[in-house]
Amino acid sequence: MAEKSVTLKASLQRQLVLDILKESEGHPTAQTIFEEARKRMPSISLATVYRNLRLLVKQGNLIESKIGNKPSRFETRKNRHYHVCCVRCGSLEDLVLPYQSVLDRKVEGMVRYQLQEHRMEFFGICPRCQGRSRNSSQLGKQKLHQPAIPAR
Amino acid sequence: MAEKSVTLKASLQRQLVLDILKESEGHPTAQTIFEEARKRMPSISLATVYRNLRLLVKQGNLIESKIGNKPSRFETRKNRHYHVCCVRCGSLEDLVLPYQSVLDRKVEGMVRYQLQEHRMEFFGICPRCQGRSRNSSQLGKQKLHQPAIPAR
DNA sequence: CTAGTTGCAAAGCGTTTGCACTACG
DNA sequence: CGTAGTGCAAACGCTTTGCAACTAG
Repeated sequence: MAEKSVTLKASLQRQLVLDILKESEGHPTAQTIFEEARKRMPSISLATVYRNLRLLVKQGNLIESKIGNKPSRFETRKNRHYHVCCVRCGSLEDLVLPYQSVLDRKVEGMVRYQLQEHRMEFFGICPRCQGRSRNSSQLGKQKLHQPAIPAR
Repeated sequence: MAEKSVTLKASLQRQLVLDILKESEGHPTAQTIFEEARKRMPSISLATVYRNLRLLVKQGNLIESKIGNKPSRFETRKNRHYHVCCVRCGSLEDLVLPYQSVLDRKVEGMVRYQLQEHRMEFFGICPRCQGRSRNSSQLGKQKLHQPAIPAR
């Protein structure tokens, strides 16, 4: 629902991508969505998933969150919200902290930008990763370089 | 100054990268830094610039901001601050809005993460781009797909 | 000496695109 | 029917890496 402005035919693969996102609890990547999609439609291609994700984002049906050099994560558009991101394992979770429109107003008063919105991510160590000792990452190979918050 | 925890020898190229960042007004990309660096040391390689940037970020001397699929932008570590990003041209600017530590405390109360910090970027149209009509991007080719904030 | 560093070229990864074909409206 | 959408494979942009030759400590 809510197709507008753009053309947008209703292809099976587009619907499939959307369905998967709607069912999904978390914030899957294109790759993850692709893997799920091909279970139900083996012929679907990764390119198609990417194309549809991009369209759906452009339309406003989805929101895309890219943290550092990790692959983008997608979710269906709900109310504006923020995310917490684990600097160890990269997992992403929604926060219930309400959108701070005050901040938009403040910033509007300090720059000449035509402000649209802001995005905010909190970084920390998730409960699961807190268990593991400081240095043992989940998969042996942790390269949290970019997204890692300044280590001091 | 402030070498610690890691090994870190003082190579000329590392110093050069750091110097360039210190002199820089804006938020240069690795490529831009590389171009400036090779003016002063023609033999320096892009890989070295990337390697040093990564190290310096890991140490905490630099902070790295990646918005969407655009190349990372770097700056020397100052006080914590936020950025405004133009959704048309991608330019990035510092904001003087003080770090909202209240938010960290709030979030700490709502999740079991070991919180470190948050990052926030404001999106809008910069003064320069406001001049240009809605659809004429600065270089003919605007593909603001990922970083573009949901268009509605 | 020897572990960190460099330049080069090649590889890697996520994402996009050109093309010929298919299918929605 | 015409145009948007698809699958495939190749290309892309940014970043990383293997390697052999250095170099700072």
